[in-house]
Amino acid sequence: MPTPPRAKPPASPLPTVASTPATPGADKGRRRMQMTDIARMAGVSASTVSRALSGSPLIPEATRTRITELARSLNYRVNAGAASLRKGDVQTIGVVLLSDSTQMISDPFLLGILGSLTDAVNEQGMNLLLSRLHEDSKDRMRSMVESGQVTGLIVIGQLTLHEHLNELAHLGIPMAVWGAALPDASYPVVGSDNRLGGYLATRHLIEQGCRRIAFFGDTTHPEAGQRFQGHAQAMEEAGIELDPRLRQHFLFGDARLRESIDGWLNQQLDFDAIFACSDVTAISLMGALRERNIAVPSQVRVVGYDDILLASHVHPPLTTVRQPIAQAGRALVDLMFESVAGTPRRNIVLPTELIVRESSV
Amino acid sequence: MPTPPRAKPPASPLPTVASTPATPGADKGRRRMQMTDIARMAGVSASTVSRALSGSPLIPEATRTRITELARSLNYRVNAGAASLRKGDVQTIGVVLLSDSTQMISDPFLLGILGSLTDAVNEQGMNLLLSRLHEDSKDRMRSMVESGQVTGLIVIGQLTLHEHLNELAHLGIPMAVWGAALPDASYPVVGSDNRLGGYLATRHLIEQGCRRIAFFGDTTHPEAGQRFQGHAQAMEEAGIELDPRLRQHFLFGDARLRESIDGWLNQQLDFDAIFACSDVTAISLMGALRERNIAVPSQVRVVGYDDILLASHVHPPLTTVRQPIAQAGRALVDLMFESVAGTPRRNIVLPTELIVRESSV
DNA sequence: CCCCATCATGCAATCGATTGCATCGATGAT
DNA sequence: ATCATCGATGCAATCGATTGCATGATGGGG
Repeated sequence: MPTPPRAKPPASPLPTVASTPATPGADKGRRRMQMTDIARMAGVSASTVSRALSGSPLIPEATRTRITELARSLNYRVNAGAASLRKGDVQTIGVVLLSDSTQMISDPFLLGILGSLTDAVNEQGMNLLLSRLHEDSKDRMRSMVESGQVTGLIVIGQLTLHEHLNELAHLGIPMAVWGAALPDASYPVVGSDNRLGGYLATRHLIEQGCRRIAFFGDTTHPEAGQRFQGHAQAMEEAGIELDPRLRQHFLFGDARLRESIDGWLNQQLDFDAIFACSDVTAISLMGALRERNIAVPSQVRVVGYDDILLASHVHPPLTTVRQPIAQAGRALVDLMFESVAGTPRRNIVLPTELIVRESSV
Repeated sequence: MPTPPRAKPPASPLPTVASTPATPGADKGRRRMQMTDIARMAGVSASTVSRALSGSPLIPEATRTRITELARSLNYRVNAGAASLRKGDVQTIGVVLLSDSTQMISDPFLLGILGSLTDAVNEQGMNLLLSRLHEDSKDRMRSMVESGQVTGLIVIGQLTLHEHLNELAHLGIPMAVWGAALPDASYPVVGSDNRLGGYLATRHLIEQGCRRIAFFGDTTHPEAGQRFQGHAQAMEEAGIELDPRLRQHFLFGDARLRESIDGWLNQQLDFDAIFACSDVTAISLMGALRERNIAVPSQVRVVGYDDILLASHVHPPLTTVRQPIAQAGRALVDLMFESVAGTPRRNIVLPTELIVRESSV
């Protein structure tokens, strides 16, 4: 016997244990039921069981229900791995959370997208394989697909990986990315209209009479970059000069976020409004302002981005640019499937709107 | 030929395409490399390739590196599914997010645990299969394991599923659960010391001179239930009677959270402090209080639970009971493996401390 | 009453890798 | 020079399911 015998029981048909729904704890070491067992007990071949369970029209109704019942009563489930090996397709989508450092992911918005994705993927009857990678892990992403673990990838956190993602796309790795659509992207992108979002936020602040509007966001990230463009456009339309000192980089979800904010505030620059590229930053900022007895919105108006749950709950409620999280998951999954199918690449721009609350009026 | 021929190329050895790292886009339809291909090109058998790639001592160093190099240069990866089918073990852990309704998960704390889990699982070189289920899906959890998709389960959001989880444990499903350790639990649990947390929070408020302390939390959930016990104990020790009107249920992450809070506040009850079972509730509450011009902490002191990132950033910074998210993932994974190994069941209680900030002093 | 179409089911190859045992050649001891 | 030994590698079975084709049974038409 070439392979280690795995305690295969003698071919005695019809194990005495017919169905033990009420005997918990007693079946620890029992060998896992497999298709041939069901076949034997039903008096048919494995082929028939396979066909019956997968609803093939070759099997008459009566037989099918008999087998299905039997399988259920024995709590049999087809081995997913074996099936997908033979069928040559995987029912799993890889989701990659990209993060700057080894630091934990903490932005509720990104995690919210993940939640939305989970629902969308499950809805398709597929599974979601989650992993968190760092900037340099193009190879890991590639091998997830090429080792047949997943059908394709959904990437959250475009960051500065644009080039790597392009390479992967050229290799024919099916994927979809949450982020900003860059002009030379070869991969499909889902995101809000960042430029519009930045524009709306800034124009709104200008309409409130603000002139010295600070921009908080890391413009090396495509999303923040486009938001800045919108910001700059609104400023230009209003004939306001951009002051580089009012443009500050804070990383999304940086644990030392508050420190950086305090550092900036300590410069005592002259400003009457702030547009922050994430609600977490904005909320944190409002905390810092209150500590210094700077009133929001009367002295400084604040606008955030994302519209996370807490944005409407803090005081004053935060004006923000809403990104419709709930739609994000579905959109990403759709594009991923199109990418698998080889449909021409397209992007999805989610509706982007300014939610005006008290922090800015 | 019994099975649909899958465009297998003629057995011509050494395909001309040796290594095309710089030829993106040109290889769309190429058949996926497999072990026998590598074997043929290396002039050895598949057995040798398999052994070389898995680092078996049977293969001499020289051969191993030769084969490894070749495989890498061709970007070959072993098919994970086939390998785990043959080896009979899966490198995947199932993570289940349980949620009350079909509503999206939004509590940053729970999502944070998920992040922590992702890291812990990846650290072990395993994969994480994520799915979101509703209360009734005991069966789905069972079949994830029994269909061989995952080695075991990690469950986030114990909710009111205690009985179901017990059944699964009795069936021998390896798992670990984030939540509260109930006396008759047959499954391993990781969580903070909820009773202690509730006690510390309440005692602290009493020490600040509060007498009429409201408790916000759904005590049908084991975690909140134990926190309430701690709360009650502290009250009793101080000789303060519990007022049932000061005990209010709000669901974690309920989208209508703010509404419920407003409804409660509208009752104009007499209270001088609030202990909320989640930071999101606490922060939301502080927003509502400020809107009514009730000052925190001078008129009402507030303590939360979780210590999410924003807790320290809002104003006033929130006093809260810290649950060490970063340790949670590792602990859950550890217990899951013990559950697989059949080690006697144990729980892990994470260090639980009160972080005093300005909202309560 | 016979033949052939139709339906139900089984056989055996196959997915891509892993691994116990067999084999073959080289080396060292006698 | 001979044989035992050891190291390197290959053969073929196996993991658990799927599926093209073959086969056997059934029934209707001529």
